[in-house]
Amino acid sequence: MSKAQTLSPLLEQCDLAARTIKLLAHPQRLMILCYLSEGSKSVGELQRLCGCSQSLISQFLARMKSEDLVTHYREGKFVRYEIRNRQILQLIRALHKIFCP
Amino acid sequence: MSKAQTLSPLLEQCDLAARTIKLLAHPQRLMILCYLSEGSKSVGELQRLCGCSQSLISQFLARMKSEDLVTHYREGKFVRYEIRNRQILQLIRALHKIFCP
DNA sequence: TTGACATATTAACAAATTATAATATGATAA
DNA sequence: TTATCATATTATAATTTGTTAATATGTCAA
Repeated sequence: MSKAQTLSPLLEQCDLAARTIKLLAHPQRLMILCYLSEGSKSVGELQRLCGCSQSLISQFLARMKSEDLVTHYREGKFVRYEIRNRQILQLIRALHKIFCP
Repeated sequence: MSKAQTLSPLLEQCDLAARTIKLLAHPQRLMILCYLSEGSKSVGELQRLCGCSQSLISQFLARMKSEDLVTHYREGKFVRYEIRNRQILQLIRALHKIFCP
């Protein structure tokens, strides 16, 4: 029995939005997305830029991929990630305007 | 020894932004803020609108108050909450545009 | 092939969050 | 006053998230 049946339309939308917002609600994950909003990056580049361990970056990226915030493609030895979601891009830009004036 | 010393400026900004974003990253808390973005509401009103327990609503509001997303004032028996933070209002409006088209 | 580099996955644990229940405080009306 | 309604606080169990370490996989160059 899915929970969605009983949710008000507004709560449903908040539920959906919150699932995406959750992924931005972390300093380094947000930073990853900021960098990706400028263009695709390899895992190693993100690692250096954000100062996280390789494992942690990979886990973050996997999670963001599973929620469709990012996609990836292989380029030789490297795997490059990018934002392929108009909503996320809009959101990052809005956050930038609001928090980095 | 504070951690801030060693943070890059970008990470510092992400850190700050993420602290605020965290509070939106929950279905009912987001819903509370959506309703508050239309004007002040009492705790009881929010409780009914969001379908949360009284205790939970109070806890959410207390947390959002402690991070300066909302303020409150007493009006007789009731306590009314409102958004008193330009950034938050902008953010809620941006989210609305992006997620409720 | 093998070695080296790049990335992913898994397990395990610590820390934070969410939700519920119980109780406390504060205001008003009778 | 006291009863009642509105809200806040506290304690705590359940769950989720964050982090590290160890190991696995995949690709290329020698």
